[in-house]
Amino acid sequence: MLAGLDAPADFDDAHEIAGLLFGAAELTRQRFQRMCEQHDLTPVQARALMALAQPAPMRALADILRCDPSNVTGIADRLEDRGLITRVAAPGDRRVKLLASTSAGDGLRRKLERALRATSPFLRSLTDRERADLKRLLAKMQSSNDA
Amino acid sequence: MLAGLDAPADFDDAHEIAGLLFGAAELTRQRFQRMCEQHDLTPVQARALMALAQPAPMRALADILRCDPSNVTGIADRLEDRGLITRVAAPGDRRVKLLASTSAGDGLRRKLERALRATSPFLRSLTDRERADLKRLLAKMQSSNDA
DNA sequence: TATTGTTATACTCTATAACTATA
DNA sequence: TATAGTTATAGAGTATAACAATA
Repeated sequence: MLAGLDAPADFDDAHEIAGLLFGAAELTRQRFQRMCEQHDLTPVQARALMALAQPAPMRALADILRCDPSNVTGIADRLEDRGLITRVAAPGDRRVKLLASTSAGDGLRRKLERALRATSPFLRSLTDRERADLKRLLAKMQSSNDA
Repeated sequence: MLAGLDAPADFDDAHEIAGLLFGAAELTRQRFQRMCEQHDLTPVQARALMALAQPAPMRALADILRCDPSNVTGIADRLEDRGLITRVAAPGDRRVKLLASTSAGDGLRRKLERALRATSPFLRSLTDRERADLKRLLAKMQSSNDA
C-alpha cells in the first residue's frame, strides 16, 4: 500500500461505503416504520413502548430516545390515550412520574418484537458469521472515533 | 443452529446491530456536517456542489439529492449567490436550466474532497481489508432486501 | 397534455424557553 | 437553587399544489 498515491481512490472508497451505510440505515428505518404503521404507531411511539418493558421516569425515557424531555409529554399522552401505558407516581420523589406499560402495552410490545424478528433486514440476509463480522466492524469504527 | 430456540437471542442481535448501524451513520453524518460548517455550507449544499463536477439539470440534481425538485431552487439560489455555480441554458430544451460549477465552485469542491479524505471515519479507523469486508456485508444486506 | 423550474404553503420533527410543583 | 414534567412556540428540513414557460 503506497500511502499518498491512492488518495483519490481512498476518497471514492469512503464515498462508496458512506453511500452503502446510509442506504442500509435507510432500509432498516423504512422497514421499521412500515412495521410501526401496521400497528398504528409512529416510530418514536414504538421505540418508547419497547423501552418500557420496565417502568421508567419520563426523563429517563428522553435519554433512551435521545430527544428533549419536552417531547416525551406528547409521546406519553398518545400511548396513554390508547391505554398502552399509564403515568404512576414515583415512590420517594413527587416530581417524578413513572411511565408503566399496561397489559395491553405488554401485549403490543411482544407483537412488535415478533414482527421485528420476522422482518429484520439483518436476520433475513446475513448469516450468523456475517452478522458477527458486521458488528465487529461497526463497533471498531465507532470506538476509534468517539472523540 | 437450532432454528426457533434462539429467537429472543436473534432479536437482541438484530437490535444490537441496528443500534451500531444507526450509530455509525450518525457519526458519519455529524462529521460531514461539521466539515460543511467549516466551509460555510449546509450538508445539502455541499452534496449539491459535489454532485456538480459536471453540469446537470436541476431536475437531475433533485434525483441525486433524493429530494423534491422544488427544493433545488433554493439550494441553487444560495450556491449561485456565493458565486459557486451558475444557471445556464440547456441546449435543445429551453425549459431546462443546467447548474454548472464556476471555477470558485470547482476549487471549493476540491477542498471538500480533501477534507473528507482527512476526516472520513472509515478511512481513519478501518484497514483496506476491513473496508472491503464492510462494503460486501452492507451490499449483501441491501441486495437481499431490495423488494 | 406533459414537463421544467418557481413560488407559496403546509407538515413533521425536534429544540428552546417559560412555567408549576416539588426537592 | 436545582430538577421533573408541561406548555407554547420556533426553527430546520422536506413535501404538496398551483403556476408560467416550453415541449
